[in-house]
Amino acid sequence: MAKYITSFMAQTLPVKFKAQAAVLKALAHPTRLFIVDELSKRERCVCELTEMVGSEMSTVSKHLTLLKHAGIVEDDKRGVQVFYRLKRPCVMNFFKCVTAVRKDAIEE
Amino acid sequence: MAKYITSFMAQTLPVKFKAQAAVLKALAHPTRLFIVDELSKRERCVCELTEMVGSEMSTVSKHLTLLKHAGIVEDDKRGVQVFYRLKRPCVMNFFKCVTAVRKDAIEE
DNA sequence: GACATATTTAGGCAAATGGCTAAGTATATC
DNA sequence: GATATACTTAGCCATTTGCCTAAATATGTC
Repeated sequence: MAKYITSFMAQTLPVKFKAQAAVLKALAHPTRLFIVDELSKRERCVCELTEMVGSEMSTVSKHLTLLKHAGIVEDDKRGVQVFYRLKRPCVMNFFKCVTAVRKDAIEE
Repeated sequence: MAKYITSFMAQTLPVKFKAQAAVLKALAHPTRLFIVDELSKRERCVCELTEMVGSEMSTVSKHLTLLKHAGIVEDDKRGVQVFYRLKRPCVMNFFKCVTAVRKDAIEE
């Protein structure tokens, strides 16, 4: 079943939903959510975030690169340090709802 | 570095962020976003969604189970069919922002 | 009870993820 | 230009994802 052009989605929809999924995927990790939460308060350099997160700097750096590619954060270098900040503070808006959803899920 | 109890996050924060990440992770897939979008219009049985998505029914069923565990959809059986619907329509709220973020990312 | 339809579950496999160590790059200091 | 610090990239490995096929379950019909 569904071997050829059975569905209309296979052609038309992925563009929109793939793009959205990419952003959500970038956020869908505890460490990255923590980082985003921190950056919503103020910008931070990689070394500060590394200290707070408690993983290797290379790991934190990868998370930041991923968030950057998703368009969620931006960075600039000052001396030896690289500072990251939220590019779209509105990202924070939907966490309330996310939490609400989660509460329901846990109740079950 | 960061070998022992270096960070405060390692102990305290994961609980909150893990829960949020779980919800985002459940949504972070094009097919599941499509399904959620469809269900925001009206409830659907698995066979309808299967037809629209264009994957095997077993695959769609798995996606639905995943969404259900995340607390995003709920279902009930009527005869041979199982109907799914959104449990938290507010899930739809943050897609506008997600899209905004994405637009930025693509611009680069 | 045999049979068809709708759905889920199990098992397998290729690809993606997330972590680490180690090596490379860039900037500032001596 | 040697050295130290901050960061990124590469390579490796274990785990997770996502899809498929095949088998199991459940419900309704003959």
